[in-house]
Formats: sequence, structure tokens, C-alpha cells
Amino acid sequence: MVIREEVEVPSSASMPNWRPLSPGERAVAIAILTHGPLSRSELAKRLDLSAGSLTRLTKPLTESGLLVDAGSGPDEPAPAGASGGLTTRQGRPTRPLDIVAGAQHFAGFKVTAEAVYGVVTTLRSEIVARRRTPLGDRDPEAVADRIDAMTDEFKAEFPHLAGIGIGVGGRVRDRSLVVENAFLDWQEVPLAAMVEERIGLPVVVDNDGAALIEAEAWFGAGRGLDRFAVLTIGAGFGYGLVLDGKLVRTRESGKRWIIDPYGPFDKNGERGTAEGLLTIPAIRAQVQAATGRDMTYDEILDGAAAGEPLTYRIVHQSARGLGTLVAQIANYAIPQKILLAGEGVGLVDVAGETVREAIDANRHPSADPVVLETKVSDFHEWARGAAVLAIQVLVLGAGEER
Amino acid sequence: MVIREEVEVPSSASMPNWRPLSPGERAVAIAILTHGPLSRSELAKRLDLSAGSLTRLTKPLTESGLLVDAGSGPDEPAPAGASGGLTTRQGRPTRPLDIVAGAQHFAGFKVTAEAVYGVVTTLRSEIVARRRTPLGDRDPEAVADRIDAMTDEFKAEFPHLAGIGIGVGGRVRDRSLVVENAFLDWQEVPLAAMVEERIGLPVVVDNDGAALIEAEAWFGAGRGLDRFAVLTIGAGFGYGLVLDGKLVRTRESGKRWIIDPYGPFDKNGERGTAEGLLTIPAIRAQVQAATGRDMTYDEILDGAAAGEPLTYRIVHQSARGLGTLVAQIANYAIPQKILLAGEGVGLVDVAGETVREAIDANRHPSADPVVLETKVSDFHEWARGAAVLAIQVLVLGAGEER
DNA sequence: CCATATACTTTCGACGCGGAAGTATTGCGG
DNA sequence: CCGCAATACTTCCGCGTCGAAAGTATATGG
Repeated sequence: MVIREEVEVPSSASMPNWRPLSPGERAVAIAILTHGPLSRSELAKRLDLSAGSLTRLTKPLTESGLLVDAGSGPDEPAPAGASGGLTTRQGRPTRPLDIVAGAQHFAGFKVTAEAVYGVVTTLRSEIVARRRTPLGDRDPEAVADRIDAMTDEFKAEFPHLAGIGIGVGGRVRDRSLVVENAFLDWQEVPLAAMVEERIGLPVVVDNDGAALIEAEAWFGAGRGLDRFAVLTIGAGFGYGLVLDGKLVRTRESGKRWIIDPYGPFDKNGERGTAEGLLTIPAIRAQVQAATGRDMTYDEILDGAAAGEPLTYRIVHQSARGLGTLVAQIANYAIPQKILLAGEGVGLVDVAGETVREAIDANRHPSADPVVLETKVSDFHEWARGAAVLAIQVLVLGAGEER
Repeated sequence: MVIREEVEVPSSASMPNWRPLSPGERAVAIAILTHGPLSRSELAKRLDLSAGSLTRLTKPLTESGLLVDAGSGPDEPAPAGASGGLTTRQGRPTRPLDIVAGAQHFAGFKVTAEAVYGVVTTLRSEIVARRRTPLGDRDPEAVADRIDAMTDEFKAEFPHLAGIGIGVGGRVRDRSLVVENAFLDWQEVPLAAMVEERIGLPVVVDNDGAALIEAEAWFGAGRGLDRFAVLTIGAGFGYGLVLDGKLVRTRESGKRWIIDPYGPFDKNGERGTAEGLLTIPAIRAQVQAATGRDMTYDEILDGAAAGEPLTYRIVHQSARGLGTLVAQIANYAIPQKILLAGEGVGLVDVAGETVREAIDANRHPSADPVVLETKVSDFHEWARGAAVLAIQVLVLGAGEER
């Protein structure tokens, strides 16, 4: 077995030929990619296909090196060990198929006004390297150069880079053109082409929030769900709705939603918007306005947790707003799960009870309970989201949109 | 036309063999059913199939009598007349296919605490007869008897009844079992089986609001849309979300949603709920509480339109609440269209401007405009919705749910 | 060692589809 | 009036995918 693998496809293991997959093959690849190793019989159940079809579909995938038969491992008698646990059912044991996650790597970048964050991930979207480069010049050419340089560094360590994803704020068209970005002061920047030219690898560009949401929908909290909503709370505020695995595209992402008509004013002079209630800068600004002190977000949360009156009130007002918002999303969009992501979700740890109360107050008592998940995401998580775009588009050819 | 129908397909018109349609045939049938007569080439474009496939799919449908070739009419040269308008393009003219809408009829019933409303519709869901029978006894057996009697009357006029749909309030399981209905004081009533036993025709039972929404999704405002939301306002309040033509099932339909935390109290003691702000009884109760007079809904709207201060304030408060709700649905569920239906949408005629203002106040300025449609529905419209259930389930076999 | 159970493979026939070629029916330009 | 182009539709054929059935592989349990 070992011999066969090493002798038969030495070059194809280092660079599997990603010839376009048929729809059936793609479904198999996505199922294994997002749901870990699966046996053929389990795949048959999930994809609603016959056993025979699965043999047909998986054979070319294993032959091309994209999948490996985990049961045929050279050393460990893995199946015996796995089934020895308590699944000691009768009959021939399953032979799980797995994706060769490490055979290909992908780079993902998140561009902010201050720095470029980069990661390298496997096919499974696990981060295997990360880097941060401060951004002096915000000029598009300078940013493209930075990404080029970081990619070169990554390439030294991971020669099998197969594609690159880039997430930026603002509006992006055709997964390639940055229409406008206020933070960087960009307009109509063909970033994908610029970077592609430098690096010679396929490049996908999209809105950073959209990238994070896609990543969660594919590999994270939204795996396999029909309806999935994501709120991102951090320096800004974002919302995304994923239906049948596809992000619903809109022209705005919720900054000006009014949650509490009598809430605090935001920087645009609106009252009780999601931005004014929930974002980190808004919460810090409220504390500073009341006390004159400039406290960090974590200091404010600590104060609230310790029962310090002012921060407590502000944090819990924010938590009530968040709960109201979550309940309304649950009521109107009816997702199976709602994910809170971003840097500003520490709120839930401190005031989770208040969030729950606000949710319950805005839900019908007999309605299904809201499934809420929280995940703190730093900037490298956002970069990982961008890498997922590259995985989607380049490997599986599933990046069609609009 | 009349002659052809009577002479050409006497037996097959009286009972076309509804043998189960293949998925492809079903797609064709649904497209023609919901989008009127379509030529084969137009169908090919819509369904993304080749011209050859369309010949294959349509042939058995025309042969079985479900579809007719509108171009092959003996008398009128319909195609010439149709293309004579301004579409005088070169080439062989199209020959539109149409469904024989009148060959089959369907009965639909809406059961309220006071009466049973019944309609007969064509395959296209056009109402061709309507009836109302007061309900003395609310006992399930009595209701089933009433429906049986009304169906007999319908049958006398329309012998080709193919199926029956019934809409009731409350929760319904498996399109047959009424789990509970507060107005009728029913619990676990197997209504479908009871009526089926009496009449001998297939019977489908579902929640009345769900039926109305399905009807609008198939034949009304939601035709062909991916994401479609419906609000029903009348004696009660309802909400439904239709994704990819399928209604998202939930256990509640929004009665307790809080729109304005400082709004009026509803009958459950909650403040500013959709029910307390928008329903007809709630608006009438507010007027009566303030004036002591019991005014009808229309009188209140007239008063508001004439500028009478009290009714104006109440109606416009309601309109603001409606606008806020619509905006939030647009923000969170991102439908392509929102339909306002029911008996209580006269509000929009009187205070449409206020509704619009409230929508704009809760939308991002650069967001896509909200597509809003209003449709007054009386109880016979609700019965028509129930008939659509029968059309869906019985003719096209597309009623799978859960 | 054999029965049973489960996993997977092989083989074969059915079916749906697209593409190419052929037919039908119009308008248009000589 | 006669091609000629254009469009609509039909017929035919080959391909690819699928499921069913039969066959093979590998475990457990008596």
C-alpha cells in the first residue's frame, strides 16, 4: 500500500491536478472538506446517492490524490483503534476517506488602514502560519507590494501555495475590483489583477466581512445549515445572511439599523443604532463622555463585571440592544443559528444573562429557542476568511455569485 | 374555443390522467401554471434546458391533455394576433403552450369561528365560485358536515372537482391534523381524514395563514422570487417567509413581536407588539378607550384621512409601527419583495406616506429600496389560498414539507 | 468454521440531457 | 416569385449519471 502510493503518484502528491470536478465529485469533496473524514457509506447517506455511485465518484478523487483512504494508513491500524472505542458493530468496518489537507496551502490577507494581516491555511482552512505587516503607505500599489512580499515569505515555508484571498472593507465587485474603501481612501482599484500580476497565482478579493461569513458558513458555525445569520461586532458592525450556503448580497451591512429609539447617539447623530450601541469605539466613547477617562474595552467589561455602576449600565444597555437585535433577526429571518463574531463579543461573557433576557422579551414564549453561538475573532481570523474564498473559488469552482 | 374543448378531448378533459410527473415535467407544468402561456423556446430559457429536452418534456403533457398548444387553435389565428402587436420579428412564430385551466377544479375552505368560506378555483387558482355558510356548532363533526354539504353544492356546478384544501387557524401537523385551534376550541382533530371520508376526494389541511402565503408565493406577488416575505394584518397578525418557493415553517407567527417599546398595550398586557399596534381590533379598542365610541375600522380610517386628530394619531402611530416592522424585515431577512395582505391593510392607503417615512428612517440610505406590495384579502381570498394547497399537493406532488 | 452483518465494487440497464442535423414557418430583399 | 436568413421546433444519437442487483471483502458471534 505504502509502496504503491509512493511509487505511483510522486509528482501528483506534490501537485494534484485540480482538473475541474464534476458536480457529483464536487459534492463529495465539499462534504469531506467541511465534515471531516467520511466513509463512502456515510457519504452515500448524506448526499442521497447509491453506494455504487459513491465508488464511481470517489475513485478518480483518490487516484488524483485529492482524497486518501484513511483506513489504508501504513502504520497504525486506525480502523481497529477507532472502532475499538464503543462502535464495535458487526460487519466490515468503514474505511473513511479524508482530504489531503496539507498537500495544498492557501494564503489569506486582511487589509486594514494600519496593517496587512496574513495567514497560510490548509485545505481545511486550518491556520498554519500568520504574519502582520504595518502599513505605511495606503496607496494601492504599496498594499499590493506588501501582499507580494508577505506571500514570498509564505512561499519559502509553504511552496505549494495554490491561491490567495484578500479581504478588504468597503464594496467589492466581481471578486476582484475594490469599488470603494473609505478607510484606505480607495476607489475602483483592480486589486486582484494587481496582485495576480506580481505573484502569478490566482487571487480572489472580496469584502472582509463577507469573507469571514463565508468561512463560518463553510467551515465554522454555519456548516451544513440552510439558514444562518452572522453578526460581526468590533470596530464596526456587520450583518450577513447565508441561505443554502450562499451569502445574500446587499449593498449595505446594517450600520444604521435602529435598535433602541431612545439609545445613545452614534457618531452620525443617529440614536440607538447598532453601531452606536454595540461597537467598541461607541462603548468607549460613552464611557469617556461620562467619566472623562479613556478606558479600553476590556477595562470597561471588567468594570461592569465587578459591578461598577457606570460601566455596568453602559455594558448592559448594550447587551439589551444586542439581545433585541438577535431576537428580531430570529423572528424575521428565522435562521437555524446566529453567530456573534468579531472582537466585540466579550460583551456576551460579561452580560450574557442580560442578552438572554432581551432575547426572551422579544420572542414568543412558544417559539423555538434561539441558537446563538459566540466566537471571538481577531484580525487573523478575518484573514483566514479571505483564504477560504480562495479555497472555494479555486479548488472547488464554487465561487459563482451575483 | 368552446367547441374544440367539448369535441376534442371529451374523456381526457373530464379526467386527465394525473400520473405522477417526472421532475422535469413538473418544472414545466409549474412554470406554465404560474407564468401563463409559454412557448417551448421560452421554457428552454427559463428552465435552462436545451430545445430538444423541451420537446421531449412537453410531448407527454400535451398528449395527456394537461397542456394545449395554443397556437394550433382551429379558429383564431392567435399567434398572428399576438405577434402582430409589435413583436413582428423574423422567423417562425412561437407556439405558446398553455395549461387547460378549466379542465380541473379545486375547492378551498377557510374555517373561522363564525362561518365557513368556500371557493372553487381553476388550476390557475382563479376563483369561479364562492359561498359562505354560518357556523352554528363549532364541533369538528359539524364543521366537517358543513364542508361536505358545501362541496356537494359545488360539485353540482363543477363536476370535475379534483381536490380540496382547508385552511384553519392554529397549529396543523402533516397537512392533515389540527393540533390546536383556540377560536374553535379544537385539539388534535384529524380534519383531513374526517372530510376525506365524507367526500371521497383528497383533502389537504393547513394553517390558514400558511395557505394564503403559499398561494401568493405561487400565483401572486411572490411568483418566481427566491426570497419573499408576507405580513397579514386583520383580526390577527401573521408573518411568513418564503425561501426558494418554500414557506419556512415555525411554531409561531409573530403575535408577540415588540415594535415600539412605548406603544399601546395589547390584550395580553404587552406594550407595542405587532398585534397591539396593527390589528383591527386593537386599533378599534384604542379609539373606543379614548372616545367611548365603537367605530368601525373604515370609519376610523376615514376620520384619519379627514384629519380628525384622535383617529389621525392612532392610525399614524400604527403606520409608523408598520413601517418600522417592514424596514426591519427588509434589513434582516433581505427579501426581494414584501407583501402586506389581509383585511387591515387599508391603513396603507390612508397613511402610506407615514409608512414610507418609517421605512426610510430604519433603512440605510444607500440600501436597495424596499419593494412593498399591498393586497386587501377578504375571507374568500383565504379560502383560495387553501385551494392552492390542493393544487400544489394533488396535481404537482410538490407538497412535501417539514 | 460457518452464519450474519456491514462495507464496498462491479456490472448493467434505464433515463435525462445536450448537440447536431433536419423540418417548419415566418420576414425580407432582390 | 424566389431564394435566403432567422427563428421555432423535432428527431436522432451518444454521453454521463444514476440505481439495482449481484459479487467481493472483512468484521463479529456462535
